[in-house]
Amino acid sequence: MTATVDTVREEETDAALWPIGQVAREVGLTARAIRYYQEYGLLRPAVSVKGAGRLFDASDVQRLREIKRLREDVGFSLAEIAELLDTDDTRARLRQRFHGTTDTGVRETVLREAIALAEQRLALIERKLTLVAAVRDEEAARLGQLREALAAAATATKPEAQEGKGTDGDNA
Amino acid sequence: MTATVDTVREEETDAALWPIGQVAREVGLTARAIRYYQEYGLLRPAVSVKGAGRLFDASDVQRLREIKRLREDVGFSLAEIAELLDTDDTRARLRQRFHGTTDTGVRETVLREAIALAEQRLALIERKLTLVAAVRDEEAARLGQLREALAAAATATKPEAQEGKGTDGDNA
DNA sequence: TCTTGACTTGACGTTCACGTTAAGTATGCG
DNA sequence: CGCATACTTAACGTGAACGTCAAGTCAAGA
Repeated sequence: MTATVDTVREEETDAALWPIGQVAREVGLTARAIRYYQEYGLLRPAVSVKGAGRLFDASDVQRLREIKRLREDVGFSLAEIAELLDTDDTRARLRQRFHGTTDTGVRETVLREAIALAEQRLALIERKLTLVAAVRDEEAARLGQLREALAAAATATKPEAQEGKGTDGDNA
Repeated sequence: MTATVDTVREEETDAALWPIGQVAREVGLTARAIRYYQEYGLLRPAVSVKGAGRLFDASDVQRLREIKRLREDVGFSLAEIAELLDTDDTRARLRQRFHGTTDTGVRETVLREAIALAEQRLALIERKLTLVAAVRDEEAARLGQLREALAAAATATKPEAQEGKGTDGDNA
């Protein structure tokens, strides 16, 4: 729905392309960061059409969203992300090989390679997930011990009065 | 003030205090990092006994292990960790109030405060966990789509041989 | 036309989380 | 006694991931 072009009226046949500022606002990154990602190689060098600056299409925006999540949510470094998001030319090669043929055999091969890459990515993320989950479990256990201690202290204080009120804490 | 100076004997079994280098090797951090954490306020300033340098006890080592996991595994910043690991004097106050009395009523109060802190920590970590899990699910979905595409290509190639295989991805 | 606004390419500045000397101090050992 | 070893503080250096400022380009609008 955000695909409507309101800045570039000249060439209406264009697939939707946006300048950097608009993209930045849309995905919640700064223009500087986006340029940096391009320098770094996370994003394709971008097409600079005449005086319009860099223009980004929907796939660029999608990729920027991925990058942002992997940075801010997961906490991967740009180097790790570079490994995770198979480099742009890798992606391009696969696409080209896929669309450059109608041979389903070739397409299968390409798909298998893409799947292998995706599996590696998934494995890395799941590794991270289990690490965080381990810390979570540890914290939960610690909390459980505290609650046990509280329960013990409570029964020591009022050993008879544990009818009406639950002596162990709430679960929130 | 936890331990008296006299515990700095030789290699007796008494030694509940270790110098920084030993601690560093044990937990897998550099001495510099540990000093930095002390400067930063994550760790108590440490007792420096005469020529023995800083000495660390078991609770310090434990705390360093926590810090390391929160940094390297979870990816929290030192600022976040500072919030997570309630400051050292907070912890000390709670301990002192707990052990400084035999009144179970006071102890209950202290425990409830400690539990509240632990719950906040747990909530933060679980927030992180859900973020990572979301990315994981996304990647898994992408992989599922690729597998569907592969299945489609396969059936296009050899339409008769699709007996044993389901076309949808798995749910991790 | 002149101005405004969004963009460009540098280039230097900044924060974080330490690494890396430098220079000094205390202890154990031959 | 000298030397090696492990520590100390103080200060400067570093890589990552940008922030920020300068100077210029370009197209649209009052």
